[in-house]
Amino acid sequence: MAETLAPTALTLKDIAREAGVSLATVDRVLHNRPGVRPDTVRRVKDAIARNSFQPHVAAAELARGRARRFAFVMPSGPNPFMQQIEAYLGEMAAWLSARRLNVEMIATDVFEPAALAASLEALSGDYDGLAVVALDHPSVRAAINDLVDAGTKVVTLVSDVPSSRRHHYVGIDNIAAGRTAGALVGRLVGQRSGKVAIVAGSQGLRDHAERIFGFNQVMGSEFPDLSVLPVLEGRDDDGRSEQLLARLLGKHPDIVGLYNVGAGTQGVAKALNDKALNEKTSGAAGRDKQVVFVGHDVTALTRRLLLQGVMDAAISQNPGHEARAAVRVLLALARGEPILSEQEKIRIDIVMRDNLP
Amino acid sequence: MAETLAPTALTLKDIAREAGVSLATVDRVLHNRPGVRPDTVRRVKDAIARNSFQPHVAAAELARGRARRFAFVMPSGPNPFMQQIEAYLGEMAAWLSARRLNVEMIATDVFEPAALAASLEALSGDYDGLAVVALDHPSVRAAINDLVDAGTKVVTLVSDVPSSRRHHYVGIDNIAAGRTAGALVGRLVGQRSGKVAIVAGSQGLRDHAERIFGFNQVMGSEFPDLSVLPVLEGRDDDGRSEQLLARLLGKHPDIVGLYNVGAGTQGVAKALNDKALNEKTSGAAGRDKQVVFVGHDVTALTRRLLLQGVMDAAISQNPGHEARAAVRVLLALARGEPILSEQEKIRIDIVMRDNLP
DNA sequence: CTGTTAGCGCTTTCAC
DNA sequence: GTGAAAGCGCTAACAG
Repeated sequence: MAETLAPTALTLKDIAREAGVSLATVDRVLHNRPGVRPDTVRRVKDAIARNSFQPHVAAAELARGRARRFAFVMPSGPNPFMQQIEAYLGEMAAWLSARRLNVEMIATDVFEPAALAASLEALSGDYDGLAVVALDHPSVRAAINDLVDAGTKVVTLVSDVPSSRRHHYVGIDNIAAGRTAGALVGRLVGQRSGKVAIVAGSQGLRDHAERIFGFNQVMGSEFPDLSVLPVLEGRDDDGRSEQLLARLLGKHPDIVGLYNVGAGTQGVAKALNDKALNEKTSGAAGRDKQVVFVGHDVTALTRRLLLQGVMDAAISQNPGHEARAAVRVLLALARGEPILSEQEKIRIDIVMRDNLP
Repeated sequence: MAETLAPTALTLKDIAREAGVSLATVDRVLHNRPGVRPDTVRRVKDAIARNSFQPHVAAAELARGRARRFAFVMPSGPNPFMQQIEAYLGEMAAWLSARRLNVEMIATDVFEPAALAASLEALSGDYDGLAVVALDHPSVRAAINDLVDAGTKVVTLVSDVPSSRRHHYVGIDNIAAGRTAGALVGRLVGQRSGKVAIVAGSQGLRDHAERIFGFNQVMGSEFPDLSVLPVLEGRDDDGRSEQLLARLLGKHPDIVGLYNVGAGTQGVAKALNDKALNEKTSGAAGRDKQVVFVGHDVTALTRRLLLQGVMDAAISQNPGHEARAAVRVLLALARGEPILSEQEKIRIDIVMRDNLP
């Protein structure tokens, strides 16, 4: 048995001959450019369909001459996520270069809707495609729509603006991520009953809010023996997270689970590990091994905590995959190629000690 | 801030001029073809390095004219894995076609070393690249080495032949996968103590053996309250797996965990679910919800079992990713491009109800 | 050993 | 509306 999955070896010229027109006309039809009589369009389209003709991307790419320009619009500040994305784009440098693709990083105040919208508007016309870590706000939505109308391909990255007409979203379903975290905490706590703490950056952040929502959904419906304490807002800050959590642990000796929704992991781990505190309250030498601790993302720190057994699981959204998917999707959009949705979908990874990447 | 990650716009001609040679000579150096004086080689290489020149893949692809031929050599028989790979390749049809890539499926008796080796030898010269679900056996190893020597690019798929000179392995680390399964069973069982059953296809299969090894490693070192029962060999057959497991469940009322290493999932679930049996032994209405059940791969069946709560987790190696990675790696090898190892690495996915893909 | 040259299959002017 | 023709940056003969 030997089944061929991709034949085709026709060229534009073949289609032109079959349709009784010139190369240029086929090209016009292929790209929906104006200036072709409707019935000529049909004749050409028929010929294309009849032969299931696929233009040769390499030839198209070579012929257009100019390089494509993409940009990643990301949060400013010493953001580890941004650094990771940048590092992964760096790894692709040769790949990008061999395809004459230019990718830039643009830092913006992503948390200020007006500023973000202004930055985006200012970019109009400068790039073939933009990957934006967006904020779901009317002015941002409008800016995205303007870019799309101007012909720029736009994908939202990590944080979506579903109400906009962005071409694609590269990121995870945060409600499902929260549900996954909830199921893990509940299942890993096991038979024990007690309280569960949540530390988030802010409930005003859409992704954090969605994760908490999903988490509570699962807790409420499936783990009646666990009661969820009010969310601590650590603002993704180590010091503040530690302080808030330490106080909470002191007040509730029966905390058996902990969900850290955002960053501030260092502080959270410190609070859990604080011997002095723990000796007073539970008599044990540290609660880090007793409390089921689930967080997000695989960083140098969470990797270490997983290996030490302090963290039990990390929900991860593979930043390398996100960076590459954003580039591939922008490229496919720019070329008019179909997107391999299976490939570009970002999965919710459960990372435990033994499957650390 | 706006940092460019991929400049370059030079061409072969620029390098030729800078090195004081012709296009053809640069091309020869670029592809390590013979017939160039050593110091000319150095001059050209210097010019290339100095400008960090990257040849334009599209131009190269277009110029070579002929399409590339790849083949997937896979187990014969109504194998669901093979069907999935084939389906995913089908989804890529347009992508392949637009790049003038031909991909064929070749079915072989993968379990018969001599047959597999003969099939491989017979393919020599017919393809630019081969993705092989291999068997780690001396004759297969020799066949792979012969292919490599003849210039064919070879990647092993799912099952590796590490002793061969294959260019790449696309698949997971099965020991780590087994460890992950062990950690999950142990953690999900929780405080309870009792016995753990293992159902495998055969301990003679390298991947099954490795998974069991990893599983036992974790069990032995980290879950002293759980004792692992001797492996049942279900030969990936539903009936046989059901029968063996049912008998075991009858004999040991204190089984709290189950690891299904290979296929035969239907039978395993049936045995767990068998009311009659369970009433006799444990008095409950079915043990499917009491026994922690971890298996491999996301199929229609395991998906259903996860949703029903019968299975607790599936270890998965994303077949879509494997199919695409194999194609991309073969293509990169054929083109002489670097491989994006991060991208092509197959992760050990933990799939639970809430992060089902 | 090295250089010249004719394409590969498209896109893009520029004519008609 | 439509067509002719000049490349895009390589590869692969074929000359020398």
